[in-house]
Amino acid sequence: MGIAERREKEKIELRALILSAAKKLFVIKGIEHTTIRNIAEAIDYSVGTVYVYFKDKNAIFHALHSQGFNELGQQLALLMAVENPMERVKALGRVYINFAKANADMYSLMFSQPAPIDYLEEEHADEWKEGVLAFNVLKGTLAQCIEQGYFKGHTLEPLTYLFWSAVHGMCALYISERAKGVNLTDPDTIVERGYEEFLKMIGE
Amino acid sequence: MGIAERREKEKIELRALILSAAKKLFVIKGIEHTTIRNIAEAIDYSVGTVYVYFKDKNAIFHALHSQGFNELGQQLALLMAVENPMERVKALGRVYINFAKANADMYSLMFSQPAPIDYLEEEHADEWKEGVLAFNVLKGTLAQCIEQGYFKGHTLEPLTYLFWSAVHGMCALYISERAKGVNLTDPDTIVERGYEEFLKMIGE
DNA sequence: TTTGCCCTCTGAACCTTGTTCATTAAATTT
DNA sequence: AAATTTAATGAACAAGGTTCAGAGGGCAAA
Repeated sequence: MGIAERREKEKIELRALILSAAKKLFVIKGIEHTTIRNIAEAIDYSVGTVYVYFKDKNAIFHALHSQGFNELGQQLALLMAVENPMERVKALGRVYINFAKANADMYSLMFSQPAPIDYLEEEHADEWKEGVLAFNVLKGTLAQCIEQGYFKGHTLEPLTYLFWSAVHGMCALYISERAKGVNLTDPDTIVERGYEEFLKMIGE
Repeated sequence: MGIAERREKEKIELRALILSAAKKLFVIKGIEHTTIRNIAEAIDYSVGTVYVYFKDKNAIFHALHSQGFNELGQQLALLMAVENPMERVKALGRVYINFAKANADMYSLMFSQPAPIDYLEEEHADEWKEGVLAFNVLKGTLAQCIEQGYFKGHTLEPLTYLFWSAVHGMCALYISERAKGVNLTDPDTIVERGYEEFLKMIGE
């Protein structure tokens, strides 16, 4: 059955084409200002076709969202090879920051863009699983650090939350460009420099 | 000239009425899902009237945005009464967190909602001044801490950025409900507990 | 009191955008 | 060749943002 397979492949390709066009437009114009017609035009298909492949605009956002988490998750997973847990946490932060800066658009899609109403409800739990996974990787690593005698007097869960929040906060402010308004000496490297301060605090 | 004054007062009041209705709706339904018609109905005026008082939907967002920063700014300003700079930074964080949690809607309006396109441009510099002010208050306080011998080996600017980011990050994740998905023991107090961890790190 | 001006408020109408669905057209199967 | 299945189309609808010509009411001058 080669024909059915070819058709299947074509469908997958068109779906991917729609996603990549949507992503590009979301980045340039923002999600709100990207219309389905924009996307359709960009790939020379009709509006209706987009709806053949995605239930609605939400579903497109949704797909990109998952895609982003998978990418980040993969990058973080690589770090499990680092033996020393303390080195690993430090690296986790760096990788996270690099990802956020290199995929600013994707990052704000993942964390800053308010999730469209309906999708927070139903299967939300399922969708967010990649995020939970990342959180647990961090938590596990910090637990190992504590076992090894680091972070004396700290409590695991809130510590994990703090760690994630600090890194996320720096990335979010950087990406939203709020950082620029504040007149920093070198806005472009502020995240890295901020992170160094954090490591300094942690540093035994 | 009592008549002109009364008219002026009425205008100011109607403007405020529109704003309060808009805020209420933004909170309940989200900005995107609040329509000008919703706002008009809520205050028993016609759609057109809203446009008499505000150029467009953006302008409403804009006005609320400024309002939020003023409120937060005022609360933070009160803390300048605290003599000890180390106590003051700690308090700044607490007040900030309280504000964010008590005005979750407003807070996400201020920081998470992507600023509508056009307004990032032109007079943006002017608008963000309240934010800059808050940042500088924190920076000044931290500078005093350093003078008094705290934060040895740290650099002022990135330290300030880190501090703000950590607190902001925790608030943002909390408000966006991402925190809930992660299955924390007690999601409601996670921000406070995370902040305690941060203070522990800072604490000499 | 009457006249005319000035404001505020009105809501029908227009445009854009998300979404649907009956129809077309092409490919595959019989 | 005919029938069937499937993908793609785009006109049409609903809903929301925005505009604007005009209604209506108060106020001052006549």
